[in-house]
Amino acid sequence: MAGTADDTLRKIPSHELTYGRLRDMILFGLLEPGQPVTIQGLIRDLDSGMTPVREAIRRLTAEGALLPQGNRRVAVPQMDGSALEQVAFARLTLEPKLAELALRNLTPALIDQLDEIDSAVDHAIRAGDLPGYLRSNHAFHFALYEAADAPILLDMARSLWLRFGPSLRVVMQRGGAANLPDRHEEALAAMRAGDTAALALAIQNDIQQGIDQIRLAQAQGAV
Amino acid sequence: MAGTADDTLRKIPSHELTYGRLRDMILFGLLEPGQPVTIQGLIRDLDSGMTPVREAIRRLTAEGALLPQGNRRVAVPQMDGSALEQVAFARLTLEPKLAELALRNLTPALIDQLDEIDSAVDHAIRAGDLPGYLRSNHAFHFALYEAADAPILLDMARSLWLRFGPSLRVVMQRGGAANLPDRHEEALAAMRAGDTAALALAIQNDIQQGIDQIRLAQAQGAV
DNA sequence: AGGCAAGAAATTTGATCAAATTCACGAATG
DNA sequence: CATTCGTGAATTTGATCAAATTTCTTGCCT
Repeated sequence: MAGTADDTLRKIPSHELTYGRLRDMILFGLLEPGQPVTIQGLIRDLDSGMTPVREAIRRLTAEGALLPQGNRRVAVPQMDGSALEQVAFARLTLEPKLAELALRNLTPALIDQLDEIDSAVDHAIRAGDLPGYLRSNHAFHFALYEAADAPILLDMARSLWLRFGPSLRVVMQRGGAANLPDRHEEALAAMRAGDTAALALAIQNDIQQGIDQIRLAQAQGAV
Repeated sequence: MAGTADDTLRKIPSHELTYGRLRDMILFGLLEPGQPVTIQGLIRDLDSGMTPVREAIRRLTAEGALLPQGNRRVAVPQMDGSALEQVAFARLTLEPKLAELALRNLTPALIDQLDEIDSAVDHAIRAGDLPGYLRSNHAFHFALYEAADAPILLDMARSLWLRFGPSLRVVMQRGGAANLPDRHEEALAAMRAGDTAALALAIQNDIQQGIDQIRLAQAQGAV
């Protein structure tokens, strides 16, 4: 048995799979805010059992991705102005810090990999492929943040993106693939130059641009 | 129907109770870092069923209070130097902000209430009552933070205190109730004066003092 | 007589428990 | 030293109970 590459080949337990699927649905704006999330419904939709679904819901509730209604149900939270402010503050503090920490550990190979992901982002923007953009944009940020080797801050960032996810729906509905945030070129240049301050600024701008998009959409009708 | 005071009288579900009990055990340093937390053990210790225990564990894992080992077990995480740095950075950013936000909503009655809690803190310190100190100190901070009306930042602060909890054990073992962090007088004065900057600074100092305690204990033997 | 509202039955959904299955670890054995 | 087997815990399923929402009925008022 010279090949137990256990890291990836180990059988993933059902509750992990279920969690991952539900998380991605929230993360990429597939669930409407306010829409109730029922256990029975998820058992059908995700083709899973009761216990795995319950645990996925509990985890995501603890992460702020779901909000308990008074009556033992949960729903995707609505993002109001106050919530957006809080998320903005936390993201603008945490993520530039993660980028700074990551810079110390970046290898040329990793930078090339990030460059590749950014190409996918560009391609998705030009093609008007919103879901593709969301996925590759997420991949870019977290490939960078994971290099920071700071699991606690990383968890916090993940939680914030989960809270942010449902809001992306408004952007998607407004269609325009134009002026989607993409300061990744600046970020990549800063990485290659080893310029900490420039990298933090690029990430900060990228985040700010995304926040502004949501704020704009919020100010107009689409809650 | 003049009597359904439902807000407080509603029966609390078992999984909530179980979660609360386990959370407090971690929060106040009753569980040793590295110590495995088993489902069966908690069913016995907390006198609960399997489902509630599972859900409590999942929630606390999502909050960073428990760490999954590779083998479908969880344990109270060890706090190394890197983890302490991350928690320190996040706490020093978030909690002064929460205090600032709270200041706008503080009523004289609430300040008096905080003053009362602080008396309990002082009393516990003078009496060398560590568990009492931990509980009232926690109560002081979160009574303040809750006034901020910022549930997202509040959740993040809660999670950070949970990650911090196990480290308190080292402080407790070193016995000295002296130089425990208590900059609450400064904070209360700032609240009464409505001085935002002074309040943020007082909270920041209070946190820094606590972090330094742990860092000191870490530098010496007691992991 | 028609419409509205309060209340009761029925259905849907969540919470909890108990049993069966799968998996990881350690001891015993070759 | 490698392999097998046993033990105990975690995972998962199914069943049962309790709560809440919906629907339907019934009685009252206009």
